[in-house]
Amino acid sequence: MVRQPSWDRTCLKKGTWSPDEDQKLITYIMRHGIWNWNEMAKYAGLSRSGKSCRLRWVNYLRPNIKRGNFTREEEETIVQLQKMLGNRWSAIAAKLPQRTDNDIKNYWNTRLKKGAVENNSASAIASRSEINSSLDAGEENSSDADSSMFLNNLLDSPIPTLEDFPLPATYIFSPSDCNRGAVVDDNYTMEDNFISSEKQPQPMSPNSQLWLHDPIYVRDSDYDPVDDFWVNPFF
DNA sequence: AATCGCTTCAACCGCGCCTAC
DNA sequence: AGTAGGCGCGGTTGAAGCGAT
Repeated sequence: MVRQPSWDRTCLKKGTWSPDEDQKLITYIMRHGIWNWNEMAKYAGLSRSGKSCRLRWVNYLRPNIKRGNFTREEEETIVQLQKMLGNRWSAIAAKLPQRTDNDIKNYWNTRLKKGAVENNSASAIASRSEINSSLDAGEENSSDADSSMFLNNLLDSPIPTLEDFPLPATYIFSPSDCNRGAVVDDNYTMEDNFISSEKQPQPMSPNSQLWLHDPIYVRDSDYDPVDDFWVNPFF
């Protein structure tokens, strides 16, 4: 039932993504959006499973991903939310929309968890805050009360919308700059490494007006406007 | 310079949920 | 109602990087 089609299991590449593969996936999504990961992978010319493509996009290639060091506030948020929610990384990531759940999970497992187990989480924060504040003398230390207030504000705050993450009209995504977030790369065009649409079967028309106005994955029960942004960041 | 051990993090795996048929 | 396909989530793995010896 959960098993993938045999084609996926026998013919698909695994392991680290090459820059060329990144570029193919980005190019395809820029042109057609996200509609069916398994089919998209084939049409984009990728010998990857849909799951692999989705993971690569969500965790690495999508726009506005913040990478690099976590700030003290982010760290406090993660610790507090983990205390409240447990290992529900996607829920925690929802409050840090520029961080991926995988990033948060890794960060927790490799850095915060140790401190949280050894001491309690508050003292872990304090000790790490000292380190961070020594690195960033411009910020002041926060007390537990401040931390609690911050968390309450966070939980009460609305989830960001598209307008909170504006993209320039000339926004072009370059695989080589993925780690640094949004950039404009004049040398990169969407046509690079792209399979001609004439050669592709079109089980549906991703460029149709229907697609543009009716994004998939939107569920009535838990519709979140920020999802629109992540699904269709370029439209 | 070579080796070892530790850390980090990208990627995979398996499972469960949701939806369409 | 049952089944299949697709997606999302959390746990885990393994390669790469880096410092210590």
